[in-house]
Amino acid sequence: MARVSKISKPKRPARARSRRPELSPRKEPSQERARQTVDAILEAAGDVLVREGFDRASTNRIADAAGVSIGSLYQYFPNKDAVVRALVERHEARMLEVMRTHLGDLAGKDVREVTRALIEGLLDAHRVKPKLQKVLLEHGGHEASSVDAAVEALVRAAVESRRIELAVNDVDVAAFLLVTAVRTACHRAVVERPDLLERPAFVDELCDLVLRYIAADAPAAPRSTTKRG
Amino acid sequence: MARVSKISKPKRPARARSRRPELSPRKEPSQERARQTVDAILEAAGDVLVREGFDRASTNRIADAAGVSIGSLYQYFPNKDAVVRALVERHEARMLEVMRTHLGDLAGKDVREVTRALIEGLLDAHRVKPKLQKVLLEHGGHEASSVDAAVEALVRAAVESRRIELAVNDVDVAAFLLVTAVRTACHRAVVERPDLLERPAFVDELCDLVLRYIAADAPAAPRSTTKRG
DNA sequence: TCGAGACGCGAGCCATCGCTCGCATTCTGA
DNA sequence: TCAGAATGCGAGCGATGGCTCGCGTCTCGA
Repeated sequence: MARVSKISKPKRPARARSRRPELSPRKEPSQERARQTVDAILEAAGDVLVREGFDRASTNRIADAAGVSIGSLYQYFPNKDAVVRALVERHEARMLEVMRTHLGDLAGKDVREVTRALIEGLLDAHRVKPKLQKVLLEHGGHEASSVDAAVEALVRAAVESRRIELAVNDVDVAAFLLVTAVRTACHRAVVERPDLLERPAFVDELCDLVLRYIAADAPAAPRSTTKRG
Repeated sequence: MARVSKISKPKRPARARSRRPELSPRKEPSQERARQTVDAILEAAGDVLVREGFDRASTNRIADAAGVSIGSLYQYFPNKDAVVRALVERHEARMLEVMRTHLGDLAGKDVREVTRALIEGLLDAHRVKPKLQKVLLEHGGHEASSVDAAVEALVRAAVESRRIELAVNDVDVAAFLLVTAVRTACHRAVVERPDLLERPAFVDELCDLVLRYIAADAPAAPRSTTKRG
């Protein structure tokens, strides 16, 4: 057989890849046609991941769903991992965009207002392709996402800068707990309990949870519906 | 270099193999020898999962690590999934055992005590083979575990039975938030921040988060280390 | 003692997976 | 107009995975 020795390095998942800068990004699409191809691939990747699940989402199936040949896929992505990574980045960019438009300027605002804005922003962001997000979270969500990082930084800064007026002892742990609690609550609500999203009480309670913790003596946040004094 | 012709493989669609309509639970080990085999398989499965990661944990590798033939593995487990499932069950049984011995009798106890006992029990339970748990969580944590169910029931009952004396408005939402927050904090701590598990402040803050929420006006819980008045 | 069933073995079937490579088609600029 | 670059194609390679099956070994009750 003519085609001998081929550099077969494929099956080397390489547990942890610390190489962040450019994993051989293959070709960059320069024509409009190519840009559409790349887009179709990413779109299809999302669909396949949701429809078939992570394990059954092979590159062949993705290319197929995109109406594109497998060869074309590998012209723009060096390997399967790169496809998923690109998809994650795109999804997170969209979420961050939602949050950004939701938050506006937080400087100088009251703790309660900031808290509520953050929570509502997060909730809104989680409404972007929730099913896709679920799959992505379950299969790689262990690595901190850019959204997490952004939110955690925001919360940390907020908690730290107001430390004296707040009732928090361990800023580190507090930030961890808050981000974990709120982020997961949003996520679980979106994917498992969509009914909660319709209840104004949900946001209220979430705000209470946070505010009572970081400002134990502070009055409750403004509520959506008046209920309690 | 044309590598044409070639007896192209029929590439049979191979719709289905000899389908096994029922999920045959396979053999039950009856002799001591067999019980040891099953045990070795599960033990090895855990090791391989931790050492090689979920994707590289093939049945062949597991059988190999167990010092057992692949045929023997399939004598007791109908498929790979069953092995993982059995491993999960075994692990959860151990976690529940830890929690049970940790909790003792909660009846009539103070909210603070109950909260702290629950949280410490949960944390202790998460210390059982944390690396294995990390892998299991990342690849199937989406399904409710028996531990989750047990805890959720406990919390719901606790919140509901003390409703009047607590500051909670919406029991439903409150239970959801509490379980989500605490459970995920434990999970994430195990997966991403094992250092937190050793810090007493972690338990303290977690207790504060819960207690300030459900008993907003109540004094802080007893702390591990005295810090604040 | 002995035979039947429980147990253990491992080569190997077949499916699928990630990915390559030679070639066809389309676009672009001089 | 037309050459060369960019893009698209898809059969098929080598690797690996789940799992079967035929047969040898061990155990135990009668």
